[in-house]
Amino acid sequence: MSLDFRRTHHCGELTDVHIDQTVTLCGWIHTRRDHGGLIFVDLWDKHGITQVVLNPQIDKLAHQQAQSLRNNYVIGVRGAVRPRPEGMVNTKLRTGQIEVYIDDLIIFNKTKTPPFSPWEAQEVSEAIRLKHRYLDLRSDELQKNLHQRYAITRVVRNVLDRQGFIDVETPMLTKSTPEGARDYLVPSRLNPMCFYALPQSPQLFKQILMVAGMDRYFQIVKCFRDEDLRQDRQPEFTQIDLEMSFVDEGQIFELVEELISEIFRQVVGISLERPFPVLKYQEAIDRFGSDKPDTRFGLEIVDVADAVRGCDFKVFAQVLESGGQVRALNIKQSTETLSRKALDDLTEVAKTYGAKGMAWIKVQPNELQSPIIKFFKQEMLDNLLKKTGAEPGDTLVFIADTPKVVADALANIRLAVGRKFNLIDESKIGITWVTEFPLFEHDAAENRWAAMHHPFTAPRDQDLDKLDEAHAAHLRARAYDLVLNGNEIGGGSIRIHQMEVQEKMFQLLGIGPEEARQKFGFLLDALQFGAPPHGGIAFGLDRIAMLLSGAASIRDVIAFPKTQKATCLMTQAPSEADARQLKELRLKFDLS
RNA sequence: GGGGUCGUAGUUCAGUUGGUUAGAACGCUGGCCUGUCACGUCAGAGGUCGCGGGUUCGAGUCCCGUCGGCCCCGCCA
Repeated sequence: MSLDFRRTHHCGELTDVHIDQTVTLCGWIHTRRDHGGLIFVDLWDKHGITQVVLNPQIDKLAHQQAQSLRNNYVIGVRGAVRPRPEGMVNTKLRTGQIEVYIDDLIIFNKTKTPPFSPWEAQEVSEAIRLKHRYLDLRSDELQKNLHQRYAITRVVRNVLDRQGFIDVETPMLTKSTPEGARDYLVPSRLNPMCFYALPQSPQLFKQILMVAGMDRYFQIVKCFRDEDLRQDRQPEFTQIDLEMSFVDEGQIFELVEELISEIFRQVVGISLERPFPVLKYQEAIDRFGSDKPDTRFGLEIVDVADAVRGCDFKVFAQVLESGGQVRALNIKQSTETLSRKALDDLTEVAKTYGAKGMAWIKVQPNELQSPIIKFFKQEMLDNLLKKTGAEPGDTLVFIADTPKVVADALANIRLAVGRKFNLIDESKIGITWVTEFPLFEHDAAENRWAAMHHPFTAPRDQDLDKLDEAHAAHLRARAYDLVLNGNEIGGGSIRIHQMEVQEKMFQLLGIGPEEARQKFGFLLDALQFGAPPHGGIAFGLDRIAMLLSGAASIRDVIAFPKTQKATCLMTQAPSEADARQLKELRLKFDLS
């Protein structure tokens, strides 16, 4: 680039204090307005927009050149900063008090007509925007999101550095592990028939770094999981990962609360109340039906089993007989607004999560209106109203099923109602810890126990001697999640630091000694060579960035995200490998 | 693996009960224009109606299949 056009300022900073200075600006043409005799160009860079003026009376040649300029051209301009004439100040621009009279101009690059302009108000389909991501990334929204994402990681590095953490990189080419998500596999040319796996998280390495005496480790690191995508899930995503030695939950909470509070304070100017509230897992499930409850509104779940036990409504009776639950939500003052259609919609929500149906009672001023009312004795109904605190105008909705279905269905009905009736105060921050997770969950399909968090999570001390099949259902883990506005933004645990415990854990998970040795030998070895007590947590950076920026999708805070089919529309990845590569890797396809 | 939804000009959309030459806005190209900032104004170009098959005298429209985007269930320790 010609030194003549080395920038003196960027496009967002010139104000009346710069008047009469000669400046050089570079950027993209945001808008060109050609008045024939006079040409205005709004020059854009990521800092802002400056209006430059090409006037043949100032410089005939520059004005002539400017006639060939088009939107999105990349140019450099030089000229004098002048105040705008009386009445011509543009209050919408930070630089609106001034304009630059150009006497020299260079076109660095022309452009094909772009499929869309990053600055036009019209919404463009995401597929087109993803294909031309470099254009979309020029938009105000994505610029803001990526800058804000960087602001978050900067705070993380500063806070953790201050707290004595060091950033240690861990391998991307590593070992496939059983359990958890599907791995992305990478074939090894030097070791035919062998594969690396991309890390689902640096979990084991960070534990081993604790054995290595690193004391406090963190990393902002890519993780890979070959599972189906969602609005808040990408196959490669970024964790803020950290681990500490010689700590318990309390110390980790304290550190994390400082970290999260600093992020909120510095990035969005919100100060959070500390300490953060703590919900036990079971309480979260009972009250909200979810282990990631949105605590910004009430509408809590009520157990009505006692009130309806013995009723003639077969659905309820049978569910209770077979050990299930009957639970309800009281939707306050909704008999008018909750139409038949709206109730049907809520029933559909319930069915999505496995419920067979949804019963309801509208509490009208002088009567109860419901298809199921006839199955209940008056005493039961009185009890029901009392338990749910129902008053005239309220609607009760019921789900009767297994505990899991009841929780899932009511949790999602609750969210749907919360949105429908605007019960969610968007100005609030609903942040909470969820603790005391079950250690195991039962995998019905394979009829075995699986680790709810991961197999390296420590049981509570009082459960250490109960690590067997008989107790498995009741054991609880020293695990914790951090939940923000109904989203899980982080999770972690105190880890097992003794080999005997880890071996028992594997055994209960159905991982035999041989398999454990083969898959996790290195961890078991490390645990025998002086592993300190340790624990940590990992946060979903993308999710945090999404929530803080108000983005609709995790894709909007990732520079080059993938589609729901895990492809990149810009690079066309993944794509077929050529025959030579496959031969070197000794790979052949079985297309049967 | 399953459910939903969308696909028409570069872009965003409209397109009636299946009917003859598929429209609008923005963008683009050219002309005019010295105070615009979503400049204005006049003119113009621009279509594999995602793709394939079927029904029909006739398909953007109906049917089947398929590809792709998005949302959801399952899955995601």
